[in-house]
Amino acid sequence: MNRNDSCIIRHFSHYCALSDDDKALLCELEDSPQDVKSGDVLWKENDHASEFCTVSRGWAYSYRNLGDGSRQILEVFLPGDIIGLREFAFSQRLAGVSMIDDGVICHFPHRRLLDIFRQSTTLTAVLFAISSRQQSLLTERLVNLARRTAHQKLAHFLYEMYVRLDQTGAAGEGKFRLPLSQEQLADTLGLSAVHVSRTFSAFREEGLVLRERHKVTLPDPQALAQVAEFDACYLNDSVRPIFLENDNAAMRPPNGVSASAVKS
Amino acid sequence: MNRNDSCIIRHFSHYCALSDDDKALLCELEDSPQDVKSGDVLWKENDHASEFCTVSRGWAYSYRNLGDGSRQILEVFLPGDIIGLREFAFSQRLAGVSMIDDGVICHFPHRRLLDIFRQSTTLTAVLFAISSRQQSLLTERLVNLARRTAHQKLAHFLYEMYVRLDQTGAAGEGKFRLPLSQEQLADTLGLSAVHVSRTFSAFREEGLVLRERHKVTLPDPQALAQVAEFDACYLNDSVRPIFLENDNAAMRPPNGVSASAVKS
DNA sequence: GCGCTGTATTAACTTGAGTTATCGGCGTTT
DNA sequence: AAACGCCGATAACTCAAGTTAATACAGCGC
Repeated sequence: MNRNDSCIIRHFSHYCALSDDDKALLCELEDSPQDVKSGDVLWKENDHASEFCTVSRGWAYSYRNLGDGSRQILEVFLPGDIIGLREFAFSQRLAGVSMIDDGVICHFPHRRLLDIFRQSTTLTAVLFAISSRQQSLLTERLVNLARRTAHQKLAHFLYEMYVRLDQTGAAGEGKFRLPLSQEQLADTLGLSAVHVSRTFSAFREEGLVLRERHKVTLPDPQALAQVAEFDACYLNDSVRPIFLENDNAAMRPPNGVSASAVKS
Repeated sequence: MNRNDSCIIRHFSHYCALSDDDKALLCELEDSPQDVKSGDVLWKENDHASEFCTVSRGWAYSYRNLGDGSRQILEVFLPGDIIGLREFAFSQRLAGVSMIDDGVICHFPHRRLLDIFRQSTTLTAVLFAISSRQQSLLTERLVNLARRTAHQKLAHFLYEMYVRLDQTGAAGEGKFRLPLSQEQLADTLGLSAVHVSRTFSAFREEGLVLRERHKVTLPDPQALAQVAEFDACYLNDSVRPIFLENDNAAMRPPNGVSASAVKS
């Protein structure tokens, strides 16, 4: 994997500057890329867990199947994301993972994380930061699922995807590609597919969201953020420089990509 | 803080054996204990974040206030838990934290975590494991909130608390103390307080749960687990020995406390 | 062209949980 | 012991979202 088009290095670099040694360590996480097709299952719940994956291309999601046949999608992974961090403490998978899209996935064993812990405090801190950021995405989704209406849930999800894609340059001008079906959206938002359709229809009439096939257009992203009571704090993902051993300028303001926030 | 009654050391020891150096490092996290009263706010959303807390005694919870005046409780912390891990990557608090109970709290700065990263791979791995375990609790709550009925939500929460308390010896024979009000339960489960009351009444009639004041009795814990479709995988919290540098017996089965699982 | 399958739309009906309101019990204060 | 406030129980009513079902439409293989 070429150091300059490694998604992982790009992703880690959002958090802080990396030394060449650090980059070399990270590169090893993108050995053995594997082509995968839309719908492919990377692993199922309760499978033995001994490796992580990085997404090089394509989208993936993690999910839980429930007793009554329904399904809950937990996370949506984009290129550069690490899958399976949550299972570090477990020997079994707690959630299945499946591809939304065709893509490229790289595997690396849990052990490799220990090597990183031993060899680079900087990367350890960044990994910890990435893990806490994933957790904050989860927390935000939890609040969303527990306390908001269907309109707000969908608005929030769409705006969150818009911001995340915008941070990686994959969205612009209120337009982006969203390869999820309405059923997958429903499973993400804890709604029925029928109600997702109804909600899209309502948004279309209000001129808030236009969706055709897998293209979404937000004529007025800020208006959508208002509906969702969106507060982008949880997406601001720079590690404060004070944490990094080779950085003496304590409390220098972060210079990473910052999401445009709408405070409610 | 005496090494033998440190909650933190007890908590970390669940994951793996610790060297004396490791214990000394951990002890420093329980400097400066502070007495706190029920209802005390440790911090609010958007406060500046630069320290973690450990709970020595008492219960605490993290919460988010929403635009419409409602509130979502995210996590319930018990003695031995670390509060604020999620905010490692952020300079602001993403959630408020407040005491349920009178208790004792110890503060330590974010920096201290970096010291640990530098000085002990074992503790780094355990911290990572603790963080992933917290995340798995959150995930489970998310599934619960998104996809289950009020009966299942409450049953699941009660049974989860029962297992967690049992692991620390604070529950036995299907009885435990639950210092949360019905309103706090409602805010945890994304329900109204009225409906929590209704659900308790139903459980009482079915003989599933008896609650008076802050004492809960589960006449038949397994029956409750059935109702909740409870799968205790996510609570089994031993770090597999393969991860620990000073452990050569790879794949030795974990010997930690294990929750009695009910597979659906 | 045809039929197949998966995906989306819309309508009619049902239901689980929210809302509002009233009332009783218990603990605390004065 | 009277007064207050908090918490919990129950009932009546409302409403958001689920369910079922009918229909449409696109992509795909043949």
